[in-house]
Formats: sequence, structure tokens, C-alpha cells
Amino acid sequence: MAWRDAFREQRRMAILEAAARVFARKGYQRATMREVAAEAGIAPGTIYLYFHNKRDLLLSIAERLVGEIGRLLVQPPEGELRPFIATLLRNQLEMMRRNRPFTRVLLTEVMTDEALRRQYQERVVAPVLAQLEARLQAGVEAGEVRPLNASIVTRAIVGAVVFLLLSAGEPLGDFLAEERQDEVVAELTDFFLCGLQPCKGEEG
Amino acid sequence: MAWRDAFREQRRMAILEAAARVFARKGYQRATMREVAAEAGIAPGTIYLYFHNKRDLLLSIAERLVGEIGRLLVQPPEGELRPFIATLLRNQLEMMRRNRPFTRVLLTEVMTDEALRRQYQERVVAPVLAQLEARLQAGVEAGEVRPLNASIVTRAIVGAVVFLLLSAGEPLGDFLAEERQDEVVAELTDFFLCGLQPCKGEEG
Amino acid sequence: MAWRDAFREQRRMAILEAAARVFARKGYQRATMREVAAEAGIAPGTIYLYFHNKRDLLLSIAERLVGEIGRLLVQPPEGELRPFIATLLRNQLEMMRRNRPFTRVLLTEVMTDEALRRQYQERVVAPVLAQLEARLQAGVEAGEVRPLNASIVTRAIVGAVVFLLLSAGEPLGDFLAEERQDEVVAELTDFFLCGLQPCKGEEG
Amino acid sequence: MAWRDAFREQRRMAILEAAARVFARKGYQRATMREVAAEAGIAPGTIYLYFHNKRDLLLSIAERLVGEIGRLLVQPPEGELRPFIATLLRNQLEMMRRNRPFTRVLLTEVMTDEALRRQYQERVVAPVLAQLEARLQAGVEAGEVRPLNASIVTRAIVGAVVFLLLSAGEPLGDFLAEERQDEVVAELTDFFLCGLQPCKGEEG
DNA sequence: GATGAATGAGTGTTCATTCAT
DNA sequence: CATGAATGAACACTCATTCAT
Repeated sequence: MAWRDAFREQRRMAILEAAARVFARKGYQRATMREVAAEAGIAPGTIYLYFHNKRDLLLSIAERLVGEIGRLLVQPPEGELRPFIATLLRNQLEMMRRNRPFTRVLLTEVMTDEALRRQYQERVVAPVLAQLEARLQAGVEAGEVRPLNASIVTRAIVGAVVFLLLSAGEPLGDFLAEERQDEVVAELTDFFLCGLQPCKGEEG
Repeated sequence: MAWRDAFREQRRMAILEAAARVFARKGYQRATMREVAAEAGIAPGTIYLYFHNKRDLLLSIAERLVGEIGRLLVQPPEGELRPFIATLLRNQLEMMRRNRPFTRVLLTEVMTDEALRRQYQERVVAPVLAQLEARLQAGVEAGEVRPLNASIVTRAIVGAVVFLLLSAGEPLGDFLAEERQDEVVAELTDFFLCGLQPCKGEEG
Repeated sequence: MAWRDAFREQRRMAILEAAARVFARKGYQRATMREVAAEAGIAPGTIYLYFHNKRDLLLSIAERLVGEIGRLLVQPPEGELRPFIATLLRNQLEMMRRNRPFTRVLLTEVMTDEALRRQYQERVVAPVLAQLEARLQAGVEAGEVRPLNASIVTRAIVGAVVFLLLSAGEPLGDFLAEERQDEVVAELTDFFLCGLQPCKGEEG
Repeated sequence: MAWRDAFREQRRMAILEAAARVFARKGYQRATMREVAAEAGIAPGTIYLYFHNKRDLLLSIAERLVGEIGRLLVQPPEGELRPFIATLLRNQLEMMRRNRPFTRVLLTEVMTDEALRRQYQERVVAPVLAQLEARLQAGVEAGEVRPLNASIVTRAIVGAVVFLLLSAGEPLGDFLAEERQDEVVAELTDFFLCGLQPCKGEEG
């Protein structure tokens, strides 16, 4: 019984990953169920034994990302600003790298699918922004961070990270590559921190 | 004769703008030629007198943006870093705001359309990145900017700006609104500059 | 303008009749839109310029019959029982013959399609039954008709007529053929009348 | 060994009855094998151990009805016309009531399935019609029945009975209900007989 | 024998594109 | 030039049937 369920879940995940790859390659709309099936090495009809319809594939991809990110949100440590930022960046980059196709698909579809946008906005973007913004605001009030519009700066930071995903695979450099992660995290941390502090002359 | 051409060009632009609006609303794939025609107040067949096919509409939208951005690239002044950054930000934000529907469409399609990505990458993203990166690199060598990986930081800056577009219309704030532009430019300039300089305690 | 509309209506009817023929031949479910299109000599997509979907074809067929029958219901003359019955039979047989494919389709689908059954039941069957039953009941009270259960006898009469449709095309005889209509009407009128009257020995 | 066969036959019948119920509910085409299996409390694949395919289910249902009716045909007594008619009606109504789901399915499918129509026509409808028609013809020649077109009148009688099946479940009355059977048989017998005889004033 | 996961042919429907008017 | 009716290829999805377990 449990064996049956485990096999089923494994199959489900294999299909979901195949779908994410195809969607990432051609976009959700351009991708056909036939293609997804081929990528998963099964017949088209089989997909429907695990998912209601094409849209369910997309929503399930979103759901999976939501879960991943939710897990990350608990982690960022209290305390010093620098490790907070560094951890935040590392977590986000790692999550994006591990779920790259999923993330690409979502970033694309979120812009044209109203319902999906709302869902993702509420359950992923808003919490992440809120967490970072709260930390910055607290820092400002504690004098740890120079006076600034936390709302704008928060988006600037998140945007900087997200944009790296878009550059994935481009000739100018793939900054999501695992071997470059430490370098990228260090560089961004320095860049951001210097901008967030009253600038005492500190440097990594 | 030239009168004929002017009329033709005017109509072409009207169709292109209608297409951009519809594409921005529903996404390129979900939009139908019938809808574009309705938005432009003409019959579906008429579109094909001005554009080869649906894809040509998209490419023409991209082409138009390329032109806009090309015009911006000439302008950024030599000299001080702060006005350079501020001008860069203001120009980008303004361009995005003025061509918001076009930009949205493109950002979406660029992720799934290989040819479009290459075109946009080569003619828009790369030049912008290169210009900024070169200026940073020069600043580093002149001691004006602290030592940093210009390649990474450049992308962080561009990403921060682009992300604001994605947040357009969200409840947390629309940072592309015209009346907020000065505020946003100032805030980002401060944020970036502080991160780019040895941090002597400078601040406006 | 009126010319346009007339052409459109003509086209619509041609498609509807083609659909009725195909549906009558293979049944609604087994029939494919491709087949209907072929029967009408057009492309599949064209059907959708005139009807919302396959079901709309079926409902439109029903609607057309409803209209036809509605027109008949006004006609049966007051007065003598014999001409009343004879007219009723003649009208029904003629209507069935003229709309044979439509009737066949409906009789079939009405048995498996709940919504269609309700619609047809309410707007066609019930009125016809009611009209006949009321006349019989009146006849009973006037002593013109022998005492009987008008509800049951009404259904027996309608059933007798409907069944002739089912026998259409069978080797044992096609009683809907135009040249046999007078004979059939006379025979059924005699048969029914004799059963409805106190049996004074009357005969045609 | 015979024990095995008995078990097999029993299971076959259970499936057939489940199929008849589902077919009666949703129509043959709309019904799915999955549904039939669920109704029978078995797995879809199991059906194919007892029947070749979906169509075989339908044909087997027809076959079963053919057997039922065949048994009835032997019974109608020689002798008086009134008991002959009454028995015929009672038998038919009872048979229909007992096999209501089967009959409904068949009536529907017979209209669109050429092969099924032929089979049912030859083995069920034709014999029943022939038996009744022969009796009427004999009655005419014996002066027991008034001169009439036996072919037409026969169909009118059968049609009257069949139509009652169609009206099953309608708000105006379900004349196949067991408790109403005697009333219906009496009423129809009177109705028909009065129409078949020279009308001497006879009546119960 | 029984199962039910897997199959893939077939269906209704959409929509970019054409072309006669 | 402009139209919009007509086209038909392509797609998501269903379901009868098979077969490894």
C-alpha cells in the first residue's frame, strides 16, 4: 500500500519535472501535452492519471515552489545584518538553482496569468518582501541601517537576485552556476551592505 | 506620394500600439488577432496588409523598444558617477513607463522565444550592461569606486530596475508611477552609490 | 444589410439540415463535427461561425421542431370529433414527414439527455397531450365520447402516431410516405373513433 | 466443472445488469466502461473476461430481451379476441416493466445502430407484429373484426404500448407502474376492441 | 482469474491566415 | 485598400482496450 503510494508520487514528480523542463524551454502556452509526455517518456493519456489538466501541471509547479520557499523563510537567522543578508541571498540563489526550470516557468506565466499571479504574489513574493522589509525597517530604527525607504530598497534587492535567473545561460555569464555561488553571494552582500549602512568605511 | 506613406506609417503604428496593449493585457500567446483588430478598430484581415503575421507584430514591438533604448544609450553624460547613475536610472524608468505595455510583453516573450531573446539580448540588454559595466570598471581603476566584480554588480543594478516593472500594479506599490519617479530615482541612487564607493560617510 | 442576413440565415439552415441528416443516420453522439461539415460541404471551423458548439446544433434542431409544432397546435378546428381527430393526425404525420431527420434525432436524444427531455417534454409533448386530452374529456362530458380514462387513451393515440416514425424505412412498410398519407389518416381515424364513441354502429 | 460454469454465468449476468442500468441512466454512448465496472463492483479489465467489448454488452442485452419476448410469443391463447388482446397487452407491459432498463437502452440504440436495428427488427418487432396482424386478419375474415388495414392498425396498437415506456417517469403519469397495470390493460383493451369490432354497443 | 495503470487513436474546438468581394 | 467569411491544421482531453503483475 505505502509502496504503491510512493511509486505513484515518484511518477507524479517525474511528470512534473518533465513538464517544468518543457515549459521552461518553450513557455507554457507553446508547450504541448504531447511534448511533455514525450519528455517524460510516457503516453499523453498517462499524464491525466496524475494531473487534472494542463493548467494543473502549472499550478502544481507553482505549489511546489511555494513549498520550497516557505521552508526557506523560516531559516534566516536573527541577529547581525550581514549574516542575515548573506543567508537570504544564499538561500534564494540556491533555491532558484535547484528549481531552475520551475522558477523560469513561473516567472514567465505569472506575468500573463492573473490567477496565478495573485496566488504567487500572496504566498511567495509578499512574504519574502515583508520579511526583508521588516528587517530593514527594524535596522533603520535601531540605527544599524541608514535612513532609507525600505519598501523601495527591498524591491531593489529582490530584483537584483531575480534578474540573475534571467541571465541564466546567456553568453555573458551564468551567475546561478553552483561553482560561482559563493562569489556571487559575497559580492552582492558587500554591495548591498555598503548601501544599507551609514558607511563607516567597512569593507569585506 | 509621401502623403500616402505617412498615412500608411501612421496606421501601422496604430495597429502596433493596439497589439502592444492587447499583448500586455493577455500575453502574446493568449491574445488573438481578432482582439488586436478590434482594439485597433479595423478588420482582422487588414492587419496583414501592414504586418506579415502575428509574430511580426511581436518583433516590431521589440524593434521599437530597441530604437527607444538606443536613443537613451547615447545620452548618459560623462563625468561624475552620481549624475551618471541618476541619469541612467531616470532614463530607464522613464522609458519603461512610457512603453510599459511593450516592455511587459517583451519581458515575458523573451523568456520563451529563442530568436527574440537573441535579438533583444544583443541589441538591448548587452549594450546597456556593457555601458554600465565599463563605467564601473573605469571607476574602479580610477579609485572612484571600491574594488568589486563589475559584472555581477552591473546585473544587480539592472535587475533592481527591471523588477520594479514586474511590481507594477501590485497592491504594495506601483513604483513606475510618474509622480513617484523622482523619489524612486533618488532612493536607488543613494542605495547604489553607497554600495559602490569606499564609503567615506558621504550622503545627501 | 437584409441581404446579408438572409444569406446568413440560409447558410445556417443548410448546416442545421446537414447536421440533422448526419445525426439521424449515426446518432448525435456517434456523429462527428467533421462529418457534419462534410455533409454541408464546408470546413469544420465554419460550423462554429453559425453555432456555438455541437450541442447547440442539437438544441437548434429541437427549437426548430418546437416552432413547427407550435404552429400546428393553433390549427385543429373546434366542432365535430371526427374532423378534429383527422386533422390532428394529418398535421402530425405531415410535420413528421417534412422534418423526418429532425424528429428521428430528437426522439433518440430525448431519451438520454435529461435537459433536452425536459425542454421537449414541456414545450412539445405536454401541450400536444393536453390539447388532445382536453378535447376527449370534453367529449366524454358531452356524451359524445364513451366514458374512458382520457389520460391513458391520449397516450395510446399519440404513441400510435409516433411509432409510425420508427417504422420509417423498414421493409414491412413506410407509413410516412406521402402517397400513403391519406390512407393512413383514414384508417387511424376510423380505428380511433370507433374506440372513442359509444359504438352506435358508425363506420367510414 | 459445471460449478465453475455456473459461477461464470452468474458473474456475466451481474455485469450485464450493471451495464443495462448504467446504459439506461446515461445512454449507451455516454456511459463509460469504468462506470459499468464501478456499478458491477469490479475492475474495468474484468469486463473483458466476460465480453468482447462495449458493443458486445449492448448486443447481449438485446439478446436477452429477444429471449424474453420469444417466450411470450408462444403463450397468447387461441380463441376469443378480447382475451387475446388483453393477454398480449398484459404480457408486453409486464415484460417491459421487468426489463425496463434493457428496453430503454435498446429503443434508443436501435434507432442509430444499423446492425442492432436489423437484429431487433427481425427477431423481435417483426414476429410480434406478424402474430398480431395475423390474428386481426383472421378476425376480419371471420367477421369477428370490422374490415380494416391490419398492417396499419397493428402498428398503431404496438406503438400505443411502446409509447407508454417513453412516458415512464414523466410527471403526467407513469403507466408502467405495477399497481396501475390492470387499469391500463383494461382501458387499452376496451379502447382497441371498440375500434376493432363492428360496434354493436358491447362494453364491460 | 482479477486487476488497474498505461496506452493512443479520435473528438470538439480554436484561431492564424487567406482571398473573393 | 479594406473586409470578414471561410479555412484547416493543431491542440487538450477522453476512454475503450490491453497486458504485466
